[in-house]
Amino acid sequence: MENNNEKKEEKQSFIAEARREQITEAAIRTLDKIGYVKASLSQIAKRAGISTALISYHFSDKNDLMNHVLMKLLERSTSYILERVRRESSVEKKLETFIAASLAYQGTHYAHNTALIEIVFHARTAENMPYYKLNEEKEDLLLLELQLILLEGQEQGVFGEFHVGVMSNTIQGAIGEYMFTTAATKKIDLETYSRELVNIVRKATK
Amino acid sequence: MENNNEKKEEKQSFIAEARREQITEAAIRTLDKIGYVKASLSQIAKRAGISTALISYHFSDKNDLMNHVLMKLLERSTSYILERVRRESSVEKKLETFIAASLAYQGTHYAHNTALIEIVFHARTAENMPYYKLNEEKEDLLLLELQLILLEGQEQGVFGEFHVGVMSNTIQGAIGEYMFTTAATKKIDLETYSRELVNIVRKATK
DNA sequence: CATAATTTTGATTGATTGATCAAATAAAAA
DNA sequence: TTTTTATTTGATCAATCAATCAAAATTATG
Repeated sequence: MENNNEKKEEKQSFIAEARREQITEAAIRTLDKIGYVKASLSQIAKRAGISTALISYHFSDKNDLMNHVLMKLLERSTSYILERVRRESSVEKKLETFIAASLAYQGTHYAHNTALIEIVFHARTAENMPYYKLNEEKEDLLLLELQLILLEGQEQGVFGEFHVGVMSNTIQGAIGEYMFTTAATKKIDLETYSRELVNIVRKATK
Repeated sequence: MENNNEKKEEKQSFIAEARREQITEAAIRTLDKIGYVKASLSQIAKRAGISTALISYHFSDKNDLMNHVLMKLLERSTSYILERVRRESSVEKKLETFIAASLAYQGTHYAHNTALIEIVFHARTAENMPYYKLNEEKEDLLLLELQLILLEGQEQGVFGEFHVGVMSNTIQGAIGEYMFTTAATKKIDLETYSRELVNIVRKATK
């Protein structure tokens, strides 16, 4: 089978799909362990136990591979969080669950988060635009859901007045920041951080 | 003069210091324009109008140069913000000024901020630890000042009860997030973002 | 089984990079 | 001015990497 980088609608053979999965997982481990810059095809191949040429066979190029890894990582964290949020009925509970689940995912999937950050802050479009400056808005399902919760809460009179865009940014920023300033240094444990952040947001959205 | 990477206490000649300055500024422009990965010594030299070997003469290696650039960038933004914060007398005003000045600096020095991010998310220690996972705590003067303001406000009874570490993280997260989700897409203008964030923080710290 | 299609490898290629060095130039000191 | 020291350059080196390809191995198909 030829390199299939047009669409993934083509039916992949079992082997091909399993290989792509295997390479993807090896790439995640590599990104976490040694970072994007050192994550050469040969390093990824080594961790996958295959030859570098095989990666080129299953992915059109390194960008194609990294995009695939990025999509997988985003899908996983997004579905993890959204599943839990949508189980709740009240907007207050939805908001609190959004925060708690986001932080919980960081705790249980630290390596995945590291790999995600490595890609987002290293990969660039063909026009050399860094991914971290893109923000496809419509593609950020988590941000969309968060803004929906906030808006609904305001309409129901459960939340007070505030700028939804700024508030959602603040919440996402506080969640993302945990990975950097706190998680690495173990200064504040996840449970405390989660509880206290929920308290702060609860008061801010009143 | 030999490469002086031990300490900068040695008295540099005027030429040497001016060159280092020139190279530093060229590096910042290069990082902003094409990013860390493509910011090779030859690209930086081109923008500085000198030869690549001259960079190696004034800096022991690329890491040394990038560390120097990073320090310069941190010094500038830190002093810009702290100067304005310390002009205020009340903790409420200090906190609001901290937020407004941080965001204002991003607006007026967007390229500097981009260069800073490029370094922080690409550079690694000799042990391959990424800078973004370091967080030297004692070296982050801004975080320290912010926590001091919050603590003082609580002692004075001006602020209510909340976890200072989480609150400072939230505020810094909201400020940093502007650069990504908002500044690039121009979705929310700086003035609005600043005003609304202050409102949110004011309520949260009550 | 025989043949075709798919999968996998090892070796190679061309491009880029950071660093080095001898030689040239400029500046400072004697 | 002469001599020493500092600065600058162009050329070169060794290393690394993504991509390519012919050939080998494996699997699927008739």
